[in-house]
Amino acid sequence: MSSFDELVYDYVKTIPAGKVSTYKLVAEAIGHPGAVRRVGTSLKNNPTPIIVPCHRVVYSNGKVGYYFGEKDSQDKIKLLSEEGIEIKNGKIIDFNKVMKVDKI
DNA sequence: AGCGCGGCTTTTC
DNA sequence: CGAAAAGCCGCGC
Repeated sequence: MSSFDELVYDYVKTIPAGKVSTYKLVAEAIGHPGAVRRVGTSLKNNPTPIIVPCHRVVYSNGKVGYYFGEKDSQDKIKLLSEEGIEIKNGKIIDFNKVMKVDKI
């Protein structure tokens, strides 16, 4: 219980619609500040893509990053834009909405 | 017990 | 501003 992946899913599940977080923040929030790479891997292993809004997790530099093994996935971009996050050239514009997620 | 891998991050040119 | 390289962490085999 409470394995790395579990922590990641648990945290990402708390990300509200219209908001977005970064892999790094997630890693820090779950208590593994340096395992940011691992976070991505966990999200890839995401057993419940619907429950775990892995599309609300993006790069720290504003890039949307990957989604289902696809970089700059239009699905991810579309989903985010539908939720209120504007993306341009695969980069997030509303960085104000980013990193505004409360810690778990 | 050891090695490689991955939806990242940050710095520098 | 855009691209490239190196560093890091936990998990699986």
